[in-house]
Order: sequence, then structure tokens, then C-alpha cells
Amino acid sequence: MAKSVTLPPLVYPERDEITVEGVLRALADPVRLAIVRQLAASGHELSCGALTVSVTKSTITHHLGILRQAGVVAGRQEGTTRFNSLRRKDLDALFPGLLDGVLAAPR
Amino acid sequence: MAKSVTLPPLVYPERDEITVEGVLRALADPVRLAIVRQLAASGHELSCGALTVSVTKSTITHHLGILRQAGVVAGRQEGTTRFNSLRRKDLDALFPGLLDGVLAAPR
DNA sequence: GTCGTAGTTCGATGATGACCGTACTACGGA
DNA sequence: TCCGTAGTACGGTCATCATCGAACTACGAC
Repeated sequence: MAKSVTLPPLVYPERDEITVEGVLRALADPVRLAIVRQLAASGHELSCGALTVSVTKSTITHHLGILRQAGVVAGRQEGTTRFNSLRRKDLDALFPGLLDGVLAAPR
Repeated sequence: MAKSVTLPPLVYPERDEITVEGVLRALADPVRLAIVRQLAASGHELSCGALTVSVTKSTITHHLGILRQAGVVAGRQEGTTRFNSLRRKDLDALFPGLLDGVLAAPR
């Protein structure tokens, strides 16, 4: 039979569709900022479950959706787990310094 | 009688009281982003009336208050007009690259 | 003093969005 | 085949906030 493509297609904005305002809105939330910080600190991709935030699963899904739509994170499906990673290259190319400035901040 | 100190004291956060999240929240609004862009583009300080945005005066006041509390802009009173300027030095010192990354963005 | 201009303050309203619980789908192991 | 785990989808609630108009203060010019 055909290759099983189960979960929703997970569509992201192309690099040139990413807007500063979208990125800023995405980052302007403590939970999402924590997620981005963890992704950046770990250096590699993390599953939803590997994120340590103080909200429920469904809320994490909500926030990851916003980060994805804004072009901040990408997701890769593997079995039942979805691995999320920072779109560092795209962000650095579009808004050089922005992400580093945010991540370098003490708080 | 005593020296007339009329308008509210206009208190800002000290440099070390500025948080990334506050700055991001402040910048994550189209009107406020437009204000910041105009301040940056003009290079000098601008009065409220010199800002070209598509909202009423009272809404401009509201947005400038948020930008001020976040530590993004400073204000100087002169007669009845209030001049607003970007706190570039403070922001660059705290979050190097952030502001430049935002301002360099095409949109 | 009187008027016009600059900006603030105060409600009020309407929209957005953060959050949760529950129900659901999909995969993998026993 | 049955169960546990990973994550999504949906519906609802509650808080936040962008926006406005109207009333107000302060200053400068005449």
C-alpha cells in the first residue's frame, strides 16, 4: 500500500514569508521564550515531551503551532514523536543578530 | 508658590530593570513597531504629533506608555510637547543585535 | 483673559489569545 | 490484538489589551 502519511502535513512558511512582527509576537510569551531557549541551549532537536514547561500538553501543542507558523521552529515527525528544532539559519539570514540578542539576554 | 511640576513624573525602568520579554512584547505590535521604526529612521527625537500612525491620539499615548515602561523609548518634556527617543544605547548594551536585527528587517 | 494646540486620563467595548480538560488518532511493543 | 505512550483537535472560559470618544490639564500666543 501507499506510504502512510498520517499526521497533518506540518506546513511552515518559506523563508521569505517570515515577518519580523510574526517572530516578535511568537517570542513575546514566557512559555514560548522558554521553549526557544531550551531548543537553543540543547543545540539539537527536542520532542514535545522533552520540553520542561509549566503547562499542559495541549497548551504546548498550541505554542509550538504558533512558533511553527511564525517560522521560528521546524518539526520532524518520527513515529509518534515530533522533533522540534530552531530555524536558526533562516532567522539569522533574515534578521541578523535578533535571535542572538534575545538568547544572550540574562533574563 | 512652588515650582510647577505639572505632568506626571515620567518614570522609566533603569537599564538593569529592562527585560527581554518586556521589550519583545513592546515590539510585537504593528503600531509600536511603526513608532520604533520612525524613531530609528529619523535619528533624533520625535513628538507624538510627528508620528504618522493610523490610530487616534489617545491610542498613541497608550502605545508610548507601553514602550516607555518596557524601556524602549525615553521621553523629554518641553512645553506642551513631549519628545520621544529610542533608548538605543541601553538596548544595544543589554541585547546586542536585537534592535538592529529588527530594524534591518524588510518587513 | 481667551483661544488653540499638545498630550493625558478615563471608561467602555470588542477581539485576541493563553489555558485547561476531554476525546481522539497514530504508532510501537507485548 | 490489546495496551501504553506521544501528540493533536475541539470546545469553553477567563484575562489581557488595542481601540475609541469624551473630558481634562498645561502651555503659548494674541
